[in-house]
Amino acid sequence: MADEPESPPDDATPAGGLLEGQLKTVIGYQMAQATVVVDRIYENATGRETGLHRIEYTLLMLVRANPGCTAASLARALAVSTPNITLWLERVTSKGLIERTPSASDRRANHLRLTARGEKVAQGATRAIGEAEDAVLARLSVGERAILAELLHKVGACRSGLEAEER
Amino acid sequence: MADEPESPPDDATPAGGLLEGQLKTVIGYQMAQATVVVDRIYENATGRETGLHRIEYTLLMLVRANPGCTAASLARALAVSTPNITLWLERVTSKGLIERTPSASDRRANHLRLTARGEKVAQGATRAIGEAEDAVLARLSVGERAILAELLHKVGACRSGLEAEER
DNA sequence: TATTGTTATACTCTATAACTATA
DNA sequence: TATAGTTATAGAGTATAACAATA
Repeated sequence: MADEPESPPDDATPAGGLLEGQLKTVIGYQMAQATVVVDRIYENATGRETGLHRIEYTLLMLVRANPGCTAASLARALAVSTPNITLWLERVTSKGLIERTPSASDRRANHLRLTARGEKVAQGATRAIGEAEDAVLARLSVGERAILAELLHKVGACRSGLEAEER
Repeated sequence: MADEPESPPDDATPAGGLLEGQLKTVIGYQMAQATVVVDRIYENATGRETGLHRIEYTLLMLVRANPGCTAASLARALAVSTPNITLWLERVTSKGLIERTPSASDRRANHLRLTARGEKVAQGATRAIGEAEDAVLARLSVGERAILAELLHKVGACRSGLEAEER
């Protein structure tokens, strides 16, 4: 086997041209690079077509899995400020995808639910995203993608430890 | 073993309180949640102390691994616009961490290199980040973290396919 | 014609502060 | 006192457009 000067080194930067060096093992850096790809997958798969921001899609899906949840719980889940959630919810409700109903037990709070249209949009987007991830992330086997999701989930779960530390 | 009603379900949102539902297997969502943790690790480990933005740190490390590289190559590597790179390079050069020297062969371009101080800062930050990732991501074994970095690298490498598709 | 790099500009997202209403 | 939600406001980061110099 002669060496192949044309094939990029395995610590090359995604766009090629540069080497990653020590960054190869820095999770934060690899995450940022992977995010570039994954964000584009979202945009190509459904974002551009539906005009739905990544965050709006996530809101739909979280409300779908947690019917009756409140704005405050979504802000905590996504680690964003409450004025920010107010803004995003305003957008998805004005699009007729989520509806707010006043809570009977707590008159400050609103319960959130998908509308029929929101349900349809959420389903369609999820299918499109899944297909696009399948297609673009073809370098990863189905098993590898499952492991990746699992490991990322574990990383996300480390948030509790961090928040304890910061308190 | 009786069931434990207090332990959160395994598809709970990182902050608890909500369920992820179908998002459990959406790589893009899991990535965003993991990013929350990893960004905070960076801030706590070195960002706050050094006043160095995540991107500035990345620039230092890429220039370190690729002495003499140009602004344009960094913009491509990070998938950001050239005016944006100009801004970030202005910051790190004004801090005395990176120096620009005019190219002899191409009078439009500048070659970038770490200063002695930049080298020291890059080293210190990398060590601190590594230790913090070790500490906070303790739910993942050393092996799991290595696999995670590897899989994220593979995802990043899928960018070439995407860019071909968009062309 | 294409590329390197910069300046000018505007937009999007985000947070903090301040507030109302309710618990 | 603390929490749910909103409005007002400002800051940070990003991109596009337009340009100059060079290839």
